[in-house]
Amino acid sequence: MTERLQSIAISGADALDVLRNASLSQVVQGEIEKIILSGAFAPGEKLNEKVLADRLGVSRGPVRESFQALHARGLVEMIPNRGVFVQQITRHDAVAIYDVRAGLFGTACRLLAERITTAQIGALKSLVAQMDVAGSQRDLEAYFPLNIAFHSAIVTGTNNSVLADTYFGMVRRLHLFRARGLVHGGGFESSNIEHRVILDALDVRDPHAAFEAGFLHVQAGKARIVTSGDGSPASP
Amino acid sequence: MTERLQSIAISGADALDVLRNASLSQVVQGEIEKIILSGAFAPGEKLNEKVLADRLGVSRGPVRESFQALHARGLVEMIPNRGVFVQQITRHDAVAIYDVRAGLFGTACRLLAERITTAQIGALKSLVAQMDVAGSQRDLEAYFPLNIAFHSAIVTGTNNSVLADTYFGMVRRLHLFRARGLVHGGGFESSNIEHRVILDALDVRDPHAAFEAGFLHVQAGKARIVTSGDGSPASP
DNA sequence: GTTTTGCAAATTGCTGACAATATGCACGTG
DNA sequence: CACGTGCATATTGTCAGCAATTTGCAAAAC
Repeated sequence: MTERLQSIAISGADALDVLRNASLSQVVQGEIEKIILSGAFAPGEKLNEKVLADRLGVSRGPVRESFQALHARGLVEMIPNRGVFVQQITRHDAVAIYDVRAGLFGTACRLLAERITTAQIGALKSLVAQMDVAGSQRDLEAYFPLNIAFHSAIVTGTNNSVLADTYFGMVRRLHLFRARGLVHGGGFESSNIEHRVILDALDVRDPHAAFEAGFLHVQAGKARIVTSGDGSPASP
Repeated sequence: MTERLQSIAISGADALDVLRNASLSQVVQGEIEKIILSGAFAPGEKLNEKVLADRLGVSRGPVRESFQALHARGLVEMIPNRGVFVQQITRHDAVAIYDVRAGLFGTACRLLAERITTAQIGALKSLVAQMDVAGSQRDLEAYFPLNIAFHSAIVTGTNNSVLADTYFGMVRRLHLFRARGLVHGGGFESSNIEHRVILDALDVRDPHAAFEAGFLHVQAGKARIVTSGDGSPASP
């Protein structure tokens, strides 16, 4: 058992404690997910059961179980008797996912507008202010985590875990598209203006305006990928 | 192989063709899902691997794989070393799911408003008219499938499979709550009035009004379950 | 030269068996 | 009589192995 845990600890340090609360399949699933989202496997690439099992130091059983979960989450594609492949996200798919993400984020804004506390408003204001600074300095490294924190604060602030899980699931799936390098950081100057519109709607607790602002903000992000490359692997 | 297929054909007739395109795990998953949603297993009830495997005529492997997929879809709960249980939906959970469903349905209405064809509008008008008839006759048996068709037409009409899958996933999860018999058909008179509001917004292709109408329509459905019983198994 | 055929290797799908953990119950103890 | 202890049973978690399918490649046929 000790040797197995060691071999699992390829990418995690606290694997020992993890296994007390999660089955090996769950750990394996997390590892494979990390590998996929890290971009180590390109979309459309095949995931060999045995290779993954050996790499993680487990047998094929847990790996196969993980595949089912990852498939249900839209991260891999399964073809009977052929194998499992990293889900390919076409531009059409990305647009569809973006639309859902926009609807979910708008919904989060709307729900939050009805229950937001002054403390939450303050936290969001702080984030927007920090993004203003990072934006004026063209500091993408600083802007990115703040941007994520802003969105996360809104989504998790609704206290609706189903909404949060679904939303982050869409974000994860979009990572498969981002892995192609089509989503660049461009346009983050206008992005914070939109953040302010959202914040204003939340500040006055206007659900209607909050949805609209949140929805359009994500749609603006979608517009960027739509106008960029076609998402195909290097057309000649 | 023949005997296995026969034993699978417990609830399905065309299992032979199915196995050509789907793995045994997928078939087993569908069967277990049917069993769960049929209410044969109560929420919170344990799903014994061996019992299910024997019942479906397969070994535990495919059953365990199915559990992972069902867990990812929010239909079962998994506790390490303890087992798998039918997901329990508290009233709080149901409210959360309803809010997400409302957001998704509103989003579907909004997206559809921008691209709806006259043929689609005609089909929706027909459904609303039929529901008017069924409603005036208090014919719940006729009203229900029409109601589902109306919602499905809107959601699938967006041509966004991600949106549709996510929406129907929420509906499925709500079935776990419905199984307790808390959602009664009451209020279906006002329901069709709301349908008409949605239809009007789609007819004039007003995305803003369409979202609002769709969102509030589902929220009205949520209000019914909130005001009904508390969702606990028989309080004394 | 291109296509088709046939075999060998690799891979998937599934099953049965073994180790680890949890459960239930009888028993003893305070 | 309540409560904890220890063992037998049941169940879960994982693994190794076998059948079925696919894949890759070489040889033959056109």
